[in-house]
Amino acid sequence: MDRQVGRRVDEMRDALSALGVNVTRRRAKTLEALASTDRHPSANEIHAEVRRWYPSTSLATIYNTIELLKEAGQILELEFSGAANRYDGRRPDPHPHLVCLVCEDIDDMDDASGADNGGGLERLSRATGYKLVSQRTDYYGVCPACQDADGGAGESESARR
Amino acid sequence: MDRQVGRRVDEMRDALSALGVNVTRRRAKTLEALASTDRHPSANEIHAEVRRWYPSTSLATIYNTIELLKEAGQILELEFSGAANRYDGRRPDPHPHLVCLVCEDIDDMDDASGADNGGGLERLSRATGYKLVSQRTDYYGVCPACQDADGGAGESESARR
DNA sequence: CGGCGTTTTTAGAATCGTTCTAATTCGTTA
DNA sequence: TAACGAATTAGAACGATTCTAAAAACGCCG
Repeated sequence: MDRQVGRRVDEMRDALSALGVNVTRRRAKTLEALASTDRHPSANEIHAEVRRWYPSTSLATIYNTIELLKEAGQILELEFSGAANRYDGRRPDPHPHLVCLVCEDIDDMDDASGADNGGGLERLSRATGYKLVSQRTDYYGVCPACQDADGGAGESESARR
Repeated sequence: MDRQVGRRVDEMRDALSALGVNVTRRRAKTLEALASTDRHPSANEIHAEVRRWYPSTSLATIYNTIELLKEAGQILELEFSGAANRYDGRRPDPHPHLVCLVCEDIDDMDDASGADNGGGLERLSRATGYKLVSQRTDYYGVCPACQDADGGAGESESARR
């Protein structure tokens, strides 16, 4: 577990503690699984990872921990109706994502790319009359790997959309 | 059915015809249900509406028509994992929405409010390496009606998030 | 160490929106 | 009217998520 990941895990751990949640070993592994990837895993994928250490872990426990992290504001949930939700435990604040329609990979969008990051919720609240608290922006397309690989590696069986 | 609605229904009808799809009476009612509201109905709500004219209509038929409209590029689907998807048949091109977390109403965001409309997919494609084809932006918060009504009218039993 | 109340976890059932399937109905053309 | 293809139906199937009741683990005090 490298420095970055360790720091992030500590952050999440502290945020949970601050809520009076105690961080059991399974929960710690869940945090670690979330902090140590930028692949935006699904609950299932996290489950598989945690199971490598605690094979009896049930999926319900993963969802339970995700729920606690949501309450602590330490995880970003990306909902999809036709597929499993995906989670970003590295950057819990709303930020734009790139979703590949072929392999279903999700990348964080580089700030430098210049999409609006959802700053200005206050301004939009004033403009719309809503009390805005959050935001979501996704871009859908085909990732570089899937563009290269026409029939090669990098594609999976079904697209989301 | 007013002028605007009629025009939009015709557009959808033509787009379906162009695909070789024939527009049956149930399908026509579905188009009309979609064109005549800005409430972003769910499949169920559309179903209820169509049933007022054709009571035997099954939900599968609604989903089937929605699928055809998607193929024709004539409907915008807003996915939610914990709740039914919502549909925008008036403006099938991606545009930002305001989602009320209390009553689950969805409003189109006024262009004047100044959120990025997802124009510039080409520029972002160049910047990211993805071949981008679509986009989604949602803002989450509490709508004016639900802000006013603390314990009054306008709120429903459960929030989405 | 032993008991006890609380929290966590588990396995499986339940839920709900959506999709699939096989059978029926409808519409058209002959 | 017969026959064919398309549309529709009812209900089953599906998959992600949530719920439930029971079991296990934990912390604390004696």
